[in-house]
Amino acid sequence: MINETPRVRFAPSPTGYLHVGGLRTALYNYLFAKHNNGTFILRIEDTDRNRFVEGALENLLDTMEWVGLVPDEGPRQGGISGPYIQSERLDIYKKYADELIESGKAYYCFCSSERLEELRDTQLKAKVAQVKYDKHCLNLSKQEISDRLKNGESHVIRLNVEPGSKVKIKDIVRGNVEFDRSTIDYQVLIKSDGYPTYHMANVVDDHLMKITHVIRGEEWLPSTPKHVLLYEFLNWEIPEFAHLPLLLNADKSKLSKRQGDVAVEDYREKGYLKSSLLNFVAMLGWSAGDDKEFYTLKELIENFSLERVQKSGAVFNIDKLNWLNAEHIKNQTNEELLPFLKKELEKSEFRDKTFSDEYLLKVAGAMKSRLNFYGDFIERSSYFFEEPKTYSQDIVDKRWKPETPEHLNKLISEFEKLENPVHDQYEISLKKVAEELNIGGGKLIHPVRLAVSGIGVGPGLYEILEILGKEEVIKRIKTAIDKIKLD
RNA sequence: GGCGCAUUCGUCUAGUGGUCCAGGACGCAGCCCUCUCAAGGCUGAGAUCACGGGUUCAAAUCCCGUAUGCGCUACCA
Repeated sequence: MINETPRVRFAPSPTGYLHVGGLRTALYNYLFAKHNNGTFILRIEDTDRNRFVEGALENLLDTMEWVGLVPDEGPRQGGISGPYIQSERLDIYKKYADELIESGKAYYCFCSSERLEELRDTQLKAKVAQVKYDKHCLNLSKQEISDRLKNGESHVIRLNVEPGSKVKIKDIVRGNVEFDRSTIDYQVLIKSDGYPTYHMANVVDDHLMKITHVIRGEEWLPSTPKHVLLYEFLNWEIPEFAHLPLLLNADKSKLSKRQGDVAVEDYREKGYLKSSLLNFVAMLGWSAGDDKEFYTLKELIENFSLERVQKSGAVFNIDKLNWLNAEHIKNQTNEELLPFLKKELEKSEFRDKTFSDEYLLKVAGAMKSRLNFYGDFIERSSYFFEEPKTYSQDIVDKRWKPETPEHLNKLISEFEKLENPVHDQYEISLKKVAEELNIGGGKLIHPVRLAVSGIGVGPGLYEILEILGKEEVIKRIKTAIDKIKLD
């Protein structure tokens, strides 16, 4: 076991989108596998036909690939222990269920859902310590069972839990956890439609796929004793368990759709980077023990260990994600930024205009430290793509004085003398004009910014001028003089 | 109700018996830089380490209780 390279799996059910909690689980599995030179497997748990969602599987697979958590074995890449979709493995579960029945560790149950409901109600009313199935069908004779089976009566297969010693679980993040056998319900293993329940399918598959470490959300901890019993009954080696703390809403309940975006597709759509999403989600429940917070995937792989995952749940704090996303954007080179900015342009009203890479690279550099998401980009820098259509009234009121047009005309004639000016030349010219007029630089800078961008915020003025170019700058100043009229 | 897990600034966390009257980050406030907005730098407010008992010369750190929160309790996963 010690020298065995680990095999781990992320086993989502395809509900239509990838939940960020699922992303975190997938990431930890991935990091653990890659850190230890192991294998990361993706298995689809689609055994609930009532929750079948058209297209959900493809979407899930696409999203996993987008974030970069590409499995070594899975529905798309195949592998030595496929198929990796549970609905394609029905006969396998049936085989082991039969085996359990054979050995008396499971039994057929013909109880109707009505009877089950009634049973629950009476137990609830009687305030019994614990509500669970009454083993009614355990006492059926062999003859009766085969008769009813032959008649095609609807039935399930249940786990037969008998009194005995406590079920002990060794969990890498939580230590030892014990459960009394009497508290374990007689879980349905195979449903009446022939599909297995999660409990049956996950144990059978984890064994057959040679999973060494089961890394999953804490919500599975209470049902782990059922799984351990199944391993025992089937005489299989029990894998290691690591139950991850939950991701929480601001009110500390389990992270849910009701309280904000929960699908990684949503974040992708908003222009979050996969690198910051991964970085953020990794830090919810794990830390290397130092103060480092900015990680690349590669660094996460290098440093990750299950022993350092936190025990308690973590609130999904969007403010911190936003900060981290801005950090990741700033950390990108202009060249890395370029394709994303092009994509934003493509989505914008400027999609029909063309701009050179050289130009866009400069815009990227200027805007980099002013973005929270790629989605902010166009909105905050539209003046690089078209001349201002309007001028912010607040800024006009504050910065545009009766004498401003005259000053700007003087500036224009100074700018006109320049040849291929860059940053510094604009500055020198402007300072010179200000001096001649005996005014502060701000008296020119702010109106020019307004004239050229229509707004009062953005990169340094000279940087904007350099990017826009002399002709455009002069044209825009003239237009502004023409259009901005004071009452 | 039963079973289980958890509990350090608002939030994410560091801390594994003395260096912690608890460190970092986000957010918040202020200052600096400055042509604006960001970024960056600095400073500050913010945690009697859930509470109560032990153990120990010494506890956020070990033990036991209590409280609170959360999860599970389906022929859902």
